[in-house]
Amino acid sequence: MRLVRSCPPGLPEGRAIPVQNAEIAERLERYADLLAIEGANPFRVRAYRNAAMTIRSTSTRLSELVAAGADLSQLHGVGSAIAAKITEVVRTGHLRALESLERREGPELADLLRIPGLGPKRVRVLHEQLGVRTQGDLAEAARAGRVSTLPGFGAKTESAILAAIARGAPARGRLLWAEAEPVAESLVEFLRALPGVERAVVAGSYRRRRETVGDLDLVVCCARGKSILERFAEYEDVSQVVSLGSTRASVVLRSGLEVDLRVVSSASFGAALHYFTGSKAHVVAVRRLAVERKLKLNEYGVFRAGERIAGEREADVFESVGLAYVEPELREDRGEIEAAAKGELPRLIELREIRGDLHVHTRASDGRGTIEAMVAAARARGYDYLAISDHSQALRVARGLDRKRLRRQLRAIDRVNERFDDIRVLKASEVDILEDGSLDIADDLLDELDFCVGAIHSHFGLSARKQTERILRALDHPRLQVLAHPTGRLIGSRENFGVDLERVIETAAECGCWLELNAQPQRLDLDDVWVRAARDAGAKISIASDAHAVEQLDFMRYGVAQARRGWVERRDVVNTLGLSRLRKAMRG
DNA sequence: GCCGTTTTCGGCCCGACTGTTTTCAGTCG
Repeated sequence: MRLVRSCPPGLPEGRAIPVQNAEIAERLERYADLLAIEGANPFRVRAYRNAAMTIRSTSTRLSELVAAGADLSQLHGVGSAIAAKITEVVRTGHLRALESLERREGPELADLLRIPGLGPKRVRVLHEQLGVRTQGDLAEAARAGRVSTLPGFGAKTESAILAAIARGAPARGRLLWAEAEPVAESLVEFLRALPGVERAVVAGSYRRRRETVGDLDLVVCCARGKSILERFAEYEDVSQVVSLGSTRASVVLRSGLEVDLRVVSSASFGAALHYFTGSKAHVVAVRRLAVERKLKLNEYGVFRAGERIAGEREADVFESVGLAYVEPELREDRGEIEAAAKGELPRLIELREIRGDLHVHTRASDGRGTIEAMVAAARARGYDYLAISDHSQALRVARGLDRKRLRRQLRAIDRVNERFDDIRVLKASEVDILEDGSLDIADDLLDELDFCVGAIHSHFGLSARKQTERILRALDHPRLQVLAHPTGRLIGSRENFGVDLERVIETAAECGCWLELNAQPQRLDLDDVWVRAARDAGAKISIASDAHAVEQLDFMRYGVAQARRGWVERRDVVNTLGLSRLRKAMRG
């Protein structure tokens, strides 16, 4: 699909940004929720959810497609009806169909679905029979004992509802992948030590390396399932056992994290791993392929006329439906199935292909290590080069280096370089991009650096147009080699500043400026969708740890994982190049 | 409501667990 160049003309300066794809997706999901509660055709409901999912993983801003008069029904799962609704939201900011449903049923009715155990059918009964419209209404009805009198409801359900509302229903948010990692590793270690356990693997979004993880899905290969599940339910960190059956169990840890465990036989391990790795959309799409081939695919295997033809290994499951093996990071139903069918999957970048790190700090600014310590850590990781890129003077809070201190640092780097012939320390700076788009270091001093990394650390609230102009002006500077953390987002706490990233990517690709994939676990900026857009546009990517301490050099692996989710190959990443080729790849 | 190298109409992934039932609906993943 053709990318559209800029913001729609005539956009008022005060409005930060046109309707975001996420907002459109949210409204469609909300509409689907209310339709489901109304008892609409479930496939119609699913159609809205599918469209919402597509929109969330589309990097092109729909508002621009609408402005350009593009045919939205080209998007998978979007037909004429949903295209019209998207257009309405973009043009008017409203979705009349949703608003009239909300007026009729109460705007908070869909929020009841967030209570565990309540789905659309039950919410409908609560609404119709008890007039419940909000969580407050529901709590009141439950306390009065009216809920348990309804058909299909009982005393247990009633008290579970009350408990959920008391807890503050929308459970805790998602954990950063890096936060989930130690929890997942201890669990796996615990399970592997149990008698009879042959294999224990974390599946789910954790295995797909999503930047955040909502819960953990574990698959264990073991002949004696029931006893393993019971031992699992007694794991020291478990605070609540949600369910415990003969093949699966679900618990909540003291941290609030939910963990699901599934036990399977070795003949089913691959199929189970595929199923529990997801994503749901990916699995559904693969199952559809199986149906087309008159096969049945479930978590136990692939079956033809009742006979299992695959299941022990994941690769065989893919092969049985005519697909090449799809790496977990790609399993989002974002084109990987089509690519696997045609044998056109990317050969994803791997951590061992990284030759150096182009963005780290020392204690000269806000880092904790010395140049020598950072270099030693980089050598220990087998890197060929390491760029020291402390902050520039404008960033006072980080003790940014002024002219004099930067010069002193450059001389210190020279001395380090004299000592080693197995690594090159590159002279760099994470230079502030000032409000007007100029750089915080004078040109003559920039000339003394090997390259510079530009970053936005101030004036996040500029309008989309001004923010975009600011960054484009910076990209225009021939000494700017990398744009650091291009959206400025912090996962879960700060939204990206409203910038026209498509235009930034396009410009970066044209002028030979690299885009950083910042590997700090709370940044991971660019995200998977944008990193793929960058790759598709031909922009080069620098995966950088932004380490502020020696051990943070290991953040690189989070960045590599995110890059893999963005279909990135070795050739897309500049710091897979050796030193001389890296230098040749630089601008001018 | 969407979709189509079998189809423009008739499909739309599949199974486990729980609670409320007494053979199953609803929810969840």
